Amino acid sequence: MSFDSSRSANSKRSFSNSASSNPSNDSTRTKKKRNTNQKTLGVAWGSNSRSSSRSSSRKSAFSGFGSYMVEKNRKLHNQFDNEASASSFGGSSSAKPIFSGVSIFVDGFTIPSSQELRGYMLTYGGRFENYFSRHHVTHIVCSNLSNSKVKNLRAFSAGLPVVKPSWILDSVAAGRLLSWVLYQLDQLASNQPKLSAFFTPKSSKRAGDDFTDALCGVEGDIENSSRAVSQSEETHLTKVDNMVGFGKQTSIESDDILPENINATTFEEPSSADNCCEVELEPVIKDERDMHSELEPSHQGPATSASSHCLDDQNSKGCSSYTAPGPSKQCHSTLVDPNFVENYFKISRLHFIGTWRNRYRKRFPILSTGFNPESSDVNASVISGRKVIIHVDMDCFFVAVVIRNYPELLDKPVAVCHSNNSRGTAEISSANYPARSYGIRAGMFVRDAKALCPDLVIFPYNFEAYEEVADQFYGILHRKCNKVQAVSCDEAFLEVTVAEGEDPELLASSIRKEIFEATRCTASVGIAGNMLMARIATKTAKPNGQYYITPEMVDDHLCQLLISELPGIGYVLREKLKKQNVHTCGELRNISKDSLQKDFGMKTGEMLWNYSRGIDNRLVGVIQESKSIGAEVNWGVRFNDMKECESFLINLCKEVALRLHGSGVQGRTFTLKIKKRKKDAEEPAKYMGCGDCENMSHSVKIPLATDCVDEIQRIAKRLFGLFRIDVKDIRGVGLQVSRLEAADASKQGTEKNFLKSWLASGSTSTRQKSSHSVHANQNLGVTSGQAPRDSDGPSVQMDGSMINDQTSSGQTSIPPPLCHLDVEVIKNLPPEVFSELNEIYGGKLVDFLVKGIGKSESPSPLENLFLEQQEAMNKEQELPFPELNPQSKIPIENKARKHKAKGIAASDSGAGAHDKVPNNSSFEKDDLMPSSLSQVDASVLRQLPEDLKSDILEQLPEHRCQAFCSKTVLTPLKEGHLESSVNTSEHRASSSDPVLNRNDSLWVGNPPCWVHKFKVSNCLILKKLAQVYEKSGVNNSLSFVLSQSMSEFRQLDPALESSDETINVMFELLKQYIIAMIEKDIEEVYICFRLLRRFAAKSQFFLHVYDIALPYLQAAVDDYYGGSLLIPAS
DNA sequence: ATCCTCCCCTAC
DNA sequence: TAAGGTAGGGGAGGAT
Ligand SMILES: Nc1ccn([C@H]2C[C@H](O)[C@@H](COP(=O)(O)OP(=O)(O)OP(=O)(O)O)O2)c(=O)n1
Ligand SMILES: [Mg+2]
Ligand SMILES: [Mg+2]
Repeated sequence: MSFDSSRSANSKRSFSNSASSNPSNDSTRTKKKRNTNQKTLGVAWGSNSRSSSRSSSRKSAFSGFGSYMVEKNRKLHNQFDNEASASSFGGSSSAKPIFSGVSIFVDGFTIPSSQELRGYMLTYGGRFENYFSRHHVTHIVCSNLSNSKVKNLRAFSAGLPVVKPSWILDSVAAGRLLSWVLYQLDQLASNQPKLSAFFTPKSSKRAGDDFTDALCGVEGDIENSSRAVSQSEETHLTKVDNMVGFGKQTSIESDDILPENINATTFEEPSSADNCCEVELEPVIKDERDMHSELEPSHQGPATSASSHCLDDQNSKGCSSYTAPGPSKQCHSTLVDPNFVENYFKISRLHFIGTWRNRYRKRFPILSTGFNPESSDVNASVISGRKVIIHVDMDCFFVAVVIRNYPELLDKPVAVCHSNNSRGTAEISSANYPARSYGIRAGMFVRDAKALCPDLVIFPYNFEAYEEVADQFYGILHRKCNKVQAVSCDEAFLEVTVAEGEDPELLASSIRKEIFEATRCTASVGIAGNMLMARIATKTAKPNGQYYITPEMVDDHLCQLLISELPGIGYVLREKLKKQNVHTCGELRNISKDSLQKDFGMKTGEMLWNYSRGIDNRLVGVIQESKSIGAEVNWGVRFNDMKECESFLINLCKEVALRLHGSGVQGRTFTLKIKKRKKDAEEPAKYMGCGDCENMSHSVKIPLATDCVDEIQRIAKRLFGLFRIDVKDIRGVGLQVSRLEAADASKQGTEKNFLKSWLASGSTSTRQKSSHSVHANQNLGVTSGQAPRDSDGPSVQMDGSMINDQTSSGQTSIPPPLCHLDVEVIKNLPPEVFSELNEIYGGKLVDFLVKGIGKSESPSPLENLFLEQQEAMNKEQELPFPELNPQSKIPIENKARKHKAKGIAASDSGAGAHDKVPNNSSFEKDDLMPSSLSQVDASVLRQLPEDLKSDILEQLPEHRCQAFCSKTVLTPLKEGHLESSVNTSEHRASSSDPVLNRNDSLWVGNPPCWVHKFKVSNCLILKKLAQVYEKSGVNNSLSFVLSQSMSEFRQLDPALESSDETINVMFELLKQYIIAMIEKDIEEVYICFRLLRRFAAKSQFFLHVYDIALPYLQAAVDDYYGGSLLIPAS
């Protein structure tokens, strides 16, 4: 049944052949497009929370201030310092100064709020500037912006990095300052306004494109040009087409929280209403042009146009099916696009979800700085209640997000897919439940899906929206519970401890409710005693439900459950078990554990045995540090010659290096994976797919971890050289890095360049010679699987070209062999240069030196040479550059031990024993400590005395601490750490102001007091504000609440709302806000008043409020700054 | 036994 | 046309 074959388990079988021999697609207009020059490779990396169009441009507001700002800034600095020194919430001030030297200015609305970001900076040793100053600010933090804002910001930023808030979050999560490069705002990172590289070109504007453009401008990267279209023509096609214009969809999304304004009455209504909202908000954004074009109805062509997306411009030419001999022109292969790697990762859904998974796994668990003694939840849970696991998963996530504004489609079959071609092999990413009733599943080819259901409506991806919803999703989960383990961007486990009378279902429903209110997408929840059963319960709960499997229900529930429903049982295991006549868990239980372990291995056998009984001992939140980082591409990979292949490889290395850098780690083991078309494999069923392939891999272990792109490229090329393969057979390439270590700040300095030039100038001359011997010996070696045997085919010429390639291209970057180095010179290098050189030599230099010294004071040149050569020979295999030893595959550890045996080494690591190496004081520590938390028993650790515990943890590399930092929440609905801590600092800041200490301070508490009061108010507007605040999750700024409320207010009858009392209440709220914020964040106040002014144009209520609040504001501003604020009329 | 590496399998 | 990535778990089998 499953059509999704061709993937994973078996790339061999393809139920859906019918090869696309004839590309007779519907009239695809190949719009030409501009390539973005985006430097960052993986788009999902580093990109994060979007605030869409809410951000407003602020800078020009302070005309009146002038010189006051200087003094003001000075004052704020002092204040900040005081706070910083007095702070470190959580007591022990063990927070690492991650952001030392970093000083951020937050521009516009962000998620998380500027206050939260401020909290992070404060806690982790950074600075937070309330006002922009070129002298103090080092980074501008900003969410996505409108085009015009980008322009302003570009000038405004004065060349400073403009980064996304996730840079802060991820750095905190990683426990170190990550490179901001990956977090650059997309719009600023390149000349292109967006990386919506796929889909329509912005340059060629038609009416429809304007439409698209506007959206991109507002929201950022939104893929639009294709639109949802039902295959079933005519009948409701027009209808659907009308209402599913992508512009509407995305524009609404930028407004995001507007639950009930979607009345399904007509197709025009909701969209036009939303557009109005957008337009209203727009002036603050200052980008008129973009907006009104959006208002134009999208009279887009029907179905055919859905396929107009196209990645690169060149490829519009002929698309002959496959590699005919000669200059074959594949459409979207590596053949055509020199930036294939880069572009590919902007579009690949699997890349996105893979990357997001990682992000959410890492981001949150560490918000509190340490280990609060009272958080010994282990004991607490034993005493006060039972542990319950809650599994939350969004319903048909990708579909749900993109059809939020099309309630008419809720009961129609809808799927998300790159293509709407009903004969195409694009994969369905997600299908909603109506579609599933036709048998449509994720991973299916769209043609098969259409065959099952011709009426299927296809939407394109909206990765930004997924990201935004996922952020909201996790924001909510982390507020509800502080023991959260992310599974993917739409799915997580929570662990809670439930006291006697409590009902976890209440927590579950409150979570679901909040998720829906914040995202307008439904989530389902499974509850049970362990992760296994909770996840199984979710399946029952779906869609949009929840289900609690109590311990008594477990047996019954499992008994007739199909084994393929068990997580961990996929195609292969299911088939194997089927052969044993096992289909249900009940049947599985009849097999003894011994038998299972014999058939499937120890662990797998036990897993099967346990799972069939509902047993699962995994713990929530014990995810350890990441073990590997890699990148691979197995689609569209076609090479004609070595040059193309190498260029691809180089780009892949860049990508990997970037990811290493982005994660602040370096690696010691590099594995190159190649997919090679199988001997008699027919053309893949999937267009540009890899088809039936043989997987091959080679790996190399280097003694000293690296993240240097040049070095990685050298390594990769060398590894590639081990494959004897005709490049024309290559269908996929991947590079993986493992044995990760935290990048040492000391060694990623800029001195590297210095050394590089030294190397390049100094000693390249002798190199050539030795590289000859490399080829002579070159063969296999390292650790190779089937390498020597595979295909030994007649790839002679190409083989040679590779080798040549290596030697020639490596010329500048490959250092001379050790044996050509002069010991004395090396010895006398400045320490940092030595260290760097040593790194380039993969740590070998140290051995070289140690050996020489150990042998004799001044070895004779001859002796020296001998030793060196021997050394070189012994070590070749583990190093990236030296020749490979054909027969002996001596792992690096061997060698280390050998050294040790000679009494030279003290350390066990391959880099070994180098007391001489400068700046590696961390070495010994690292080596004495467990290399990773995975080797530490968490429960043991938790029970240690507090001081001992922190001692241990301090010894561990920072990025390994995460697993231990989560805590159990004793009762549901407690606030998370982040929020309380941020709030604390805020209170401290404002408590100096006597006015706020009044009993009825509206901004005290979390959520602030006013939320409670307003919630029960008779005034709809006040009530709305409270609701929006609650929905908005982590954000607690008034401007955010106001901007979010804007669309809501449209529905209220303006006349009804003005009672004197409510006006006064609102005024009081503003007044207190002004008092609290005027010093700290005048811009925030400014934004609020701009929004108010806009409201005032529509609403009597707000007009009154504005009228009385504005004088107050100006008085306060005058008081503080001696000027006045100019609040422009939108 | 315990450690490698080279895979395969699984999930999203 | 179409974007089949990513990372961890674990088994087989070889080297210690
Ligand atoms: N083969 C797959 C599986 C998933 N996804 C993406 C799209 C999904 O929306 C998202 C989440 O995966 P889920 O397994 O949670 O599936 P859905 O959320 O779509 O549906 P469900 O309601 O079953 O959770 O991941 C994908 O692109 N390709
Ligand atoms: Mg889901
Ligand atoms: Mg999921």
